[in-house]
Amino acid sequence: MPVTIQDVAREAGVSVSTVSRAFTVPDLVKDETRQHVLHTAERLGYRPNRAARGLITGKTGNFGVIVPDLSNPFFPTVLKGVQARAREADYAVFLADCDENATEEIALVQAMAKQVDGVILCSSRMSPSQLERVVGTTSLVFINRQVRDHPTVLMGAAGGMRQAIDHLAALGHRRVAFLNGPKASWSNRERRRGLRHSARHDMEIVELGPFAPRFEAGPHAADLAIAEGVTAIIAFNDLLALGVMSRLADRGVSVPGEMSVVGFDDIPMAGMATPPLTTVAMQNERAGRAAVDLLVNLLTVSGAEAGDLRRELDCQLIVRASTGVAARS
Amino acid sequence: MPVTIQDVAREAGVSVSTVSRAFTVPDLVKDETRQHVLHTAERLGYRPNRAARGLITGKTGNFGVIVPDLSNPFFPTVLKGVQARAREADYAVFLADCDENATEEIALVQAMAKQVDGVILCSSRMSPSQLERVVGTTSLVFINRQVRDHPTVLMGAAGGMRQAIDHLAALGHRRVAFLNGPKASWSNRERRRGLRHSARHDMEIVELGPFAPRFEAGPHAADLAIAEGVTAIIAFNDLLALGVMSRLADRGVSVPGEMSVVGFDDIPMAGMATPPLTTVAMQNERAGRAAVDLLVNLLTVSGAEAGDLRRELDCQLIVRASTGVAARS
DNA sequence: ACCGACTCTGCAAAGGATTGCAGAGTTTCA
DNA sequence: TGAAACTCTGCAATCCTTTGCAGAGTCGGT
Repeated sequence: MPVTIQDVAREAGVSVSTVSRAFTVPDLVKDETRQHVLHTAERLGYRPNRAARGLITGKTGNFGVIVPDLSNPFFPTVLKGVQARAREADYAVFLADCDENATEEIALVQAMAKQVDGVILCSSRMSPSQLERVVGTTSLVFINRQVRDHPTVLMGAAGGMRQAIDHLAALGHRRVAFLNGPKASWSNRERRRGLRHSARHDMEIVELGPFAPRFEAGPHAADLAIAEGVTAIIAFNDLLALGVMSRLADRGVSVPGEMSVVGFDDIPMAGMATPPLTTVAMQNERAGRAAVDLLVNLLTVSGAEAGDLRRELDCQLIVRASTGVAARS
Repeated sequence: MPVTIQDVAREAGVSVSTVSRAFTVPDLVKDETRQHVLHTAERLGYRPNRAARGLITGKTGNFGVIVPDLSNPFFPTVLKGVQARAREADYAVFLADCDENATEEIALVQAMAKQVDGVILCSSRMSPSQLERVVGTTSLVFINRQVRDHPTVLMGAAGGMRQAIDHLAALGHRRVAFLNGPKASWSNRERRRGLRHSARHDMEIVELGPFAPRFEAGPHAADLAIAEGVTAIIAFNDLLALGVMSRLADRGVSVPGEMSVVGFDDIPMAGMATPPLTTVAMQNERAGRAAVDLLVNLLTVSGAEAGDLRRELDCQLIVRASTGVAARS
């Protein structure tokens, strides 16, 4: 039932080679013929079978993207970027969710390997030794994870952290808590790095945690921060910050009156919280697009010239209502 | 470099047919031989090339799923269910986001058609006439959209609506606003249907809208509802409800003291709002899984027996802190 | 001892596309 | 006018699997 290249060839009165070339190497076929072929193909509704094409070219025209958890609002946005850019570059994308599970992640890469030209690993949970098991099975691009010799897009947080610190300092905060995320995560290291670089003599930083980067961890973190007597809290991410705010509300601590709160990520719900959360916005969608660019580049480049292996996106503090002038102690 | 069936055959000292059969029709090959083949394949790290297999079987082992907008928090959860169930059934899934654009949606289905066995359309934005253009190009399963002769999983809202109404009635509310979502949406019709079925003589319903099902539409809706003098609001979805609550807070209307608010969907941020939102929880992940089941069924069944074409999931009111006893008027 | 029924295996033909090679025309230039 | 150089097209091999068909053994039964 599906129309093949043969059908088009017969209908157009040419050989299959000509039809094939009309699509893939247009300048090899006479203008007139090409027009005719293309027109016939259009009329018949022909679309090349990518599997068959892949069989001979070795390229599938697909790639995969693996995320740790779709229900974490951070990932769908980068996925959206990946998806959009992939479509522009005429690739289709396989999606997989590894449920925060590194073993599953390996299995997914291996399962995908044969049907994709490459895969994008988003905040990979794999240990270095686990990574070695998948390196080489297919082309890999990482998001928010640095791996030797592999293209990476990083969402730098240092700039945003500095902005956050300066913002709080300007509001008169002198003692601020930072709530750590998962110790192993690249993102957390990156945020801490930003913290160190933004050190000021007029501000004391109290590090707490690590905490799970989730809403549920917020209350515990909030209690610790209150006990530390800080006037502002910078949370590893928005989810955690939201949990903190929820607890503060329960304990009758007004935000930003008595406590200012800053998050990271600018997930959609950050702007919808009460009060709307001041946060550092990442360029998730851009990151997704950049990852695709890196992958396409990796695939098309001769291999001799490596191209750029690393793209770093900066971020931006978005001041909303959860931060205000420091409370008098 | 990748290991093919030939390599395994040579290494195992058998023909390719035997290797193939060892995988696909195990009982046709002698136990001993099969073990040997399987073992050799394992040792060599052989994984069948699905493209080549698909070429001859006509099945790709993939399917697609198209969602209107990944940044709408409703969809990632159903995507998660799709993804998980697909993996269990040994299918890989292509993801596409049509950006709420029906034309794009058509193009995506057509582009996917050749490389999938079927596609799942999630809250399809296509008009009936547009739908006809894609019907037949591949097997289709719908989520939250009814299409003649096509398998569908519906997240019924009638039950949840009745629970919401009864809940509000029990709290003494006598005049309640319903904020309509998009008029064309199946979900909105479904919610209104629930509304009619739950009609009570002791409660008056004021219908407002339609409104865009987004946070930004909330303030406008809230103002209208206040003007109507209702004591409770049922919003088309959580996003809208959250926007309403935000406006109520700005206007100094206490929730639930002066106004109760109910949403639909139970998106993650519903529980994190202040106050946490009372809402009707849909079984998104289950819906995703069900859609895959329907599709697999559609693909494997002889065609003679249609199997069930329709799966309806019920929903559940989750009472949180945004609803309370009606204010004395 | 022979025949039919079984079990297992291999040969070879698909399946839909791409591509090296060669042939048929056409043009250029001496 | 003839040869060389181009331009365009078609033939046929190839990619990796699956599968219909047939052949080679084995076994049981008569």
